[in-house]
Amino acid sequence: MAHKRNANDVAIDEPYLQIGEVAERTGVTQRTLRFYEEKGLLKPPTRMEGGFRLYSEADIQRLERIRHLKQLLGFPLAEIKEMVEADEVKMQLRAEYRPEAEASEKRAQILKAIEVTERQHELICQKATAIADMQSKLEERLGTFRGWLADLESTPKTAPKTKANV
Amino acid sequence: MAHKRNANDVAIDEPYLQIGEVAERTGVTQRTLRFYEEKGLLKPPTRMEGGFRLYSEADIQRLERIRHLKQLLGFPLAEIKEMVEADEVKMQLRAEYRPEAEASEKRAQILKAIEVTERQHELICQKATAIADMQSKLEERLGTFRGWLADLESTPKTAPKTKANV
DNA sequence: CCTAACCTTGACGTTTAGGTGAGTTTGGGG
DNA sequence: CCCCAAACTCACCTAAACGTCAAGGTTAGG
Repeated sequence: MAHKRNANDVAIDEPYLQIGEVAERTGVTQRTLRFYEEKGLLKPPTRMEGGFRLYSEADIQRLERIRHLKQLLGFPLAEIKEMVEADEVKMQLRAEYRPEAEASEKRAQILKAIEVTERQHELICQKATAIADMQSKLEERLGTFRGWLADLESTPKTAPKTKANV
Repeated sequence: MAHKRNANDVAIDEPYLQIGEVAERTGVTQRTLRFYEEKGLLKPPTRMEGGFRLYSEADIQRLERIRHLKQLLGFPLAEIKEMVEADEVKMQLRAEYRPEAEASEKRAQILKAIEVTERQHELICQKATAIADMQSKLEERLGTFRGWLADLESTPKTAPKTKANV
């Protein structure tokens, strides 16, 4: 039998990666990958006959979205999961858009997708304004400090002792 | 003796709050307040003779800055602590700016403050661009979905048995 | 002075997000 | 066919960030 990597009916030379490669490539540990799978954040990847995990490009992209969201929003994994799942729904919609199925059903699906997306969007917007706020505050502060510094540098009495300049 | 709330030398009618009131008012638990104090995030507040904590307005503001940073950045408390401490240093600088002390020493302090602020600023900027990125992506998606929806709405309605469109 | 409501300090429990082996299988080059 | 690196599955451990009693001390109103 074929003892080349082959998950039942997966084309043998598709770029599937084993867990170690994925870990190395994405910077997460193998434990994290298994953990995310266990928690439902990553869907169970295909396996070789022996049970070795085989990750597809899509799996890796999903992982990277997770990492991105996590580090960006700092939410617990449970919420990240919801967001990624919502994303997945949208992807799915996108994929099966072409076929002209029941129009009303599709309408409902799209409405759902819009609703979900809007929720995410609003959340992000809040974050964005809060961040922008803080950003401008910091900039203002920097301006103040630089102003003070300029004051100090420009006052003639920079050297009360015998030092003219530095 | 006075059995009115009075922390040694604190004016009796300054708006000092007990831990329960602070908790209620800010939405954090008493445990969290004590925990933050223990961790050095909040400096030990004044106490009544009996040992009851009395929080000043400044304490509460500091707490709220902590909450804000935490929920905004999602960093571990240790890092939040550093940021808040840095903030505190800046505040201090700001307060004692007036007195014309050693110019060179002040220069050094201001430089320090600028450095710290710049680090924070850069960090925030990174977050900001990442968030903006995600924001625009979501908006694009929303646009796409709304477009599809419009397509559906405008097609010869409710008679899609045979494909009349596309 | 009494008492209900509030606070204090422990100390132990919980959840989240993984880390760290141990012992066992699997993969595939030689 | 053999072998070692790489994976697999438990199982237990940790650190962070609180939650939750328990046993007692404090405050202030009556």
